[in-house]
Amino acid sequence: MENEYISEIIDDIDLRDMFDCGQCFRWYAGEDGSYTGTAMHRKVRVRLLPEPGAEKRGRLAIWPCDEREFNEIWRPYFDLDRDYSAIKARLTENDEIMARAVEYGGGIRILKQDPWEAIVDFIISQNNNIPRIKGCVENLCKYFGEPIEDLPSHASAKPLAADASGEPAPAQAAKGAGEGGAASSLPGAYDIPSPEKLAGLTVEDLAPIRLGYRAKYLIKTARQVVETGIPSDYDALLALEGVGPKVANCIALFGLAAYESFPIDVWVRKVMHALYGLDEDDKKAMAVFARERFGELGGFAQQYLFYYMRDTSK
DNA sequence: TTCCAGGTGGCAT
DNA sequence: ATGCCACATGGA
Repeated sequence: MENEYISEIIDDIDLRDMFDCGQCFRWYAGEDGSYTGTAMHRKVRVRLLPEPGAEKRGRLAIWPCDEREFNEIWRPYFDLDRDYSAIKARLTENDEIMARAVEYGGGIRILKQDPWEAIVDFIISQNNNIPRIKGCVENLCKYFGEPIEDLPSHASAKPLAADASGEPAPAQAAKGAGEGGAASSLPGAYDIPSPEKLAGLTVEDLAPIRLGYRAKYLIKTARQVVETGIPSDYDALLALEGVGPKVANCIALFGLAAYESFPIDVWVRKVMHALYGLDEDDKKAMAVFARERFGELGGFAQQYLFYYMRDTSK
C-alpha cells in the first residue's frame, strides 16, 4: 500500500494485547485485524504482518507513514527498542502466576503516550468503565479538540476547517454504535483538547460530554497545568485536582515513562488477592509487595496482571 | 432496582 | 494517619 511504512521484525508484539489492555482509549479494531487510532497528533492505521511460525512477532505496518516519521514518532510511541523478552523472562522467573499472565498478554508493549493526554484520559477513567471512558474521550475530542489530518482514502471531503472559534458541535457526533457504514472513517480525526482550551471552559460547556463529577476535575487540572506546566513526576501529579495515587501511577507509567509505577485499581486488587493471596483492601501492602517483587519492572508486571485478570474473570 | 466501573476529595475520628 | 461517603453516568 502506498505511503505505508513496514518495520523490521518485532518480537513480543500483538495489536490486540497492546491496544486492548487498558492503557489507551483511542484505538479501534478494524474487521481485518488492523487498528485505527489517534495519537501523537496524528491519525493512522496499523497492521501487524505476522512472521510464519511465531506468535506475537512480526512487522509493524503503519499507514500513512514514512521512514523518518516512523523512527521519530512511532518507534518511541510503540516502545519498539525495548527488549520485552528480557522483561518477561525476569518477571516469570520463579513466578508461576506471572507466567500465566505473561502467556496471556505477551504482546503488550507500554505505549509512550503524550503526558497531557494521559492526564485527561485517566482523570476521566476514575470510578468509570472502559467503554464509557472511550466514549467520553472521543466526545471530548470531537467537541473541543483541533481537527487533525484524517486517513487519506476517504479524506478528500475534509478540508481541515479553519474554525478556531471553538464553539461546540461537529455535527457528526451523536450515535455511538454507528459501525462505520459506507464511508467508514469512524471516530473522526480530532486531537485531544489542549490544556489552554479546557482551562477556558466551564462545567456547563462540558455537560454534553457526560463526564459527571469529573468535569470539574478536568477544568481545574487544566488550569493548574496552564499555570505551572505538565508535572514531571509522581508527586507533582498528585497535586492536580482529581488525581490521587491510582491515577497518578497511570499517568506516570503511560505518560512519563516511569516504568516502576504500579497502579492499584479494582482489577489489580482482585488479582493480587486471588492469585497472590493478599488482603483485597490493603492497598498499602500491595504497593509494598509490588515494589519488592517487581521493582523497576512494576509497570510491566501490572499491565500483564491487569489484562489477564480483566479478560479472564469475565 | 441495585450494583459496578482502571477513585478522589472532604470530613469526622 | 485512617475510615466513611458523596459524587455522575450508563450498562448489566
